[in-house]
Amino acid sequence: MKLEDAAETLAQLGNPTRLEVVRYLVKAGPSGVPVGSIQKQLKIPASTLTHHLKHLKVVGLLMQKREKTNLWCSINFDRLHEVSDFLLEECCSFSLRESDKAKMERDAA
Amino acid sequence: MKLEDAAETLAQLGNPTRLEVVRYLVKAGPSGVPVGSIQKQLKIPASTLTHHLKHLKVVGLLMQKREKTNLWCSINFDRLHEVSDFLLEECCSFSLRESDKAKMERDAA
DNA sequence: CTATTATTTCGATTATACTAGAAATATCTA
DNA sequence: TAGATATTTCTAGTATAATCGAAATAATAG
Repeated sequence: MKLEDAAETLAQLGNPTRLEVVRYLVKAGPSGVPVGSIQKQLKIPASTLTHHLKHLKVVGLLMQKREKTNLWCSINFDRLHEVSDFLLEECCSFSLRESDKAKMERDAA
Repeated sequence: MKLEDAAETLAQLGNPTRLEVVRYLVKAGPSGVPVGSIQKQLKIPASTLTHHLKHLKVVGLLMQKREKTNLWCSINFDRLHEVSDFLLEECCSFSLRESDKAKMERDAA
């Protein structure tokens, strides 16, 4: 992943409203939810939500599929992993995440 | 990690100049580098760099330590892991990252 | 104390992002 | 086609961020 793309994606994740949407979609899983459900659940004005969804779509974090009157939204999990991996690239030689430390301790015991 | 804090941290990582600085600091490792080295290597005007370092510090991504005239900067790896973990929280039940898939395939063989 | 090097503050410009109401459009159902 | 529901576009106000040169400050060495 190129630095510019990673930065742009992180910037989009860096808005509280959008991050809330992303978290909601992550919990919803691969099947996703309609725009209207997000709007009602998170109480985001429709026009504001559309605006943010467009941003998430541009950076490839959001996938959409029409079904009858509803537009179903789901997270692109691969994309999420990509950006997370970018952050931790070259970290591993210097630092271990907590879950890995715990695993090493279990393995050592 | 609270959503607001994660969003703020991600927003700071979402600026290309800052992300470049972060990547540079990650590669530099825990011992860090002086502000001036970052400035020369990445060719960022001093005042611009100071501005961005301040941002990174506010969200806890940057640690600084004075030594003689130099101010040494290093990345807070734990913080980086925290924000990465926030992104992937609740992802695991739906999706595996490529490296994990590869491991599973090795294990299965 | 003075000169040197390192870093920060100030100030100004310019650009971009967030928000949301009202109106418009799209898609379906009867 | 008419009516209902879902989503988007338009528009505009407000706020915040990025940039960097010049000047100021801090820290040290001689």
